[in-house]
Amino acid sequence: MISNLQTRRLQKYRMALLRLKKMGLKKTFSHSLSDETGISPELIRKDFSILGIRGKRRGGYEIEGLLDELKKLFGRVKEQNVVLVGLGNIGSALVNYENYRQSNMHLVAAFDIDPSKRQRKYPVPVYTLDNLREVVDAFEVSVAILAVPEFSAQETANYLVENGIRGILNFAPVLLKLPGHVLVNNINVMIELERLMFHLGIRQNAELV
Amino acid sequence: MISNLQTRRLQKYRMALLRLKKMGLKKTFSHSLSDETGISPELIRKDFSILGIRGKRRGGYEIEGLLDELKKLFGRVKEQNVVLVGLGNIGSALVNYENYRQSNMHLVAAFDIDPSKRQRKYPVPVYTLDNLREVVDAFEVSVAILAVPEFSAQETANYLVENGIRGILNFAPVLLKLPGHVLVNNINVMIELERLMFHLGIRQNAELV
DNA sequence: TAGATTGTTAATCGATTAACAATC
DNA sequence: TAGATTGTTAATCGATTAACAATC
Repeated sequence: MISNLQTRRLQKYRMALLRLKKMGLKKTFSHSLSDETGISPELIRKDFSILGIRGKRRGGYEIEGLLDELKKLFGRVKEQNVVLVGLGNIGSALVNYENYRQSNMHLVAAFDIDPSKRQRKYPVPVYTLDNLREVVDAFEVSVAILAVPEFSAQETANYLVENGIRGILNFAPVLLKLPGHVLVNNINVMIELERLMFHLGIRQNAELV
Repeated sequence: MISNLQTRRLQKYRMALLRLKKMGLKKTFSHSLSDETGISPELIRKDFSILGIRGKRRGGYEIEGLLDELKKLFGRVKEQNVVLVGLGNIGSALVNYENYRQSNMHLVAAFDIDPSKRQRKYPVPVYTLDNLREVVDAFEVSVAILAVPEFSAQETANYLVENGIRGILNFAPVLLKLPGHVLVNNINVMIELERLMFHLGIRQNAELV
């Protein structure tokens, strides 16, 4: 059983390891990874140990081996298809994003209620939501990126779930209420900025920190 | 002392409360907020209790009062100015974002190495990074949104810190190494999608969940 | 009053750190 | 060998839940 906290750490390790690999290194140590990630060496060793990843006493860990193990966890066998819903500011940015491939994902379609969006040149086909089911079935999509305005987010999310979506990356500033089997991951720029300022002590009641 | 976990919960309460207020409600109960947020009623009461927020036994909590207390924590006395660095896909989306005001923030300027970006019509002035210090000083900026490409993210972040930035909302897929006093908050779409898929069980070793 | 809800204390659970033996 | 590093067990710390008295 891997907790959400541990998952986040594993993702950090992977980013750090990819960087070290790119720098030409072949092996690394728990304290080096600690430098890279800010996670304590003990916790790093414990995480690896739980996953059954062995290092060499005195010799550290092989970067390639670690990456293989992490890939077994995060890398999917099949390329996973995702869809994007909402072509406003953020949606348009995400449709032009080029990093899907390297995470073994593929953005197969975008959706918008405004049919005029179909005119513009986007790197993926654009439909209205009427075609969602079709696309979900054809491409076995289970994850959607939701980037519609606040007022229509809940309604659109319901519609996504009704049509087979099980995971939503939600950019709308709304707490979505959905059936328990649906996983939602919120990305909210304002909330992140607010928390950053809060922890910087930029506020009235500084003594509460 | 308020932990990061607790801060996140408080932000969720605020979102839920704003929604309930908009629906015309005047008071609420720990179990209603639990329905909205997915956080247990006991923990909600404990959080409020720690902040010194009192409800009425049997009568619940006043929404307006709760929002006032949360505003004392998250709402800043002065409007906080932020800057945006990098006008690529995501940067361009964020510069057109309209939600800063309602979080009592103000995006005062954007920066890009490419001077041709200055031509385009953006709602804020666009400079090259040479002007950063000037803007930081003039507008007392301590937080920056970093949306530059991966390869220049570390270098740009260093430059931001050298010029007075203490908090960075980082959209580049890089683990930034910065002095301890600098706070970094990462937003990485691919990482979030990967974790979503991981927890949905979309992977090879399903038995490890 | 009876019932519902808060608020607090104690108990539990989970995550991290400390300590240190194993060993390369 | 001596020194460095892993890997594991025990200890600590922190967060959440359970229990229940207080009280509206």
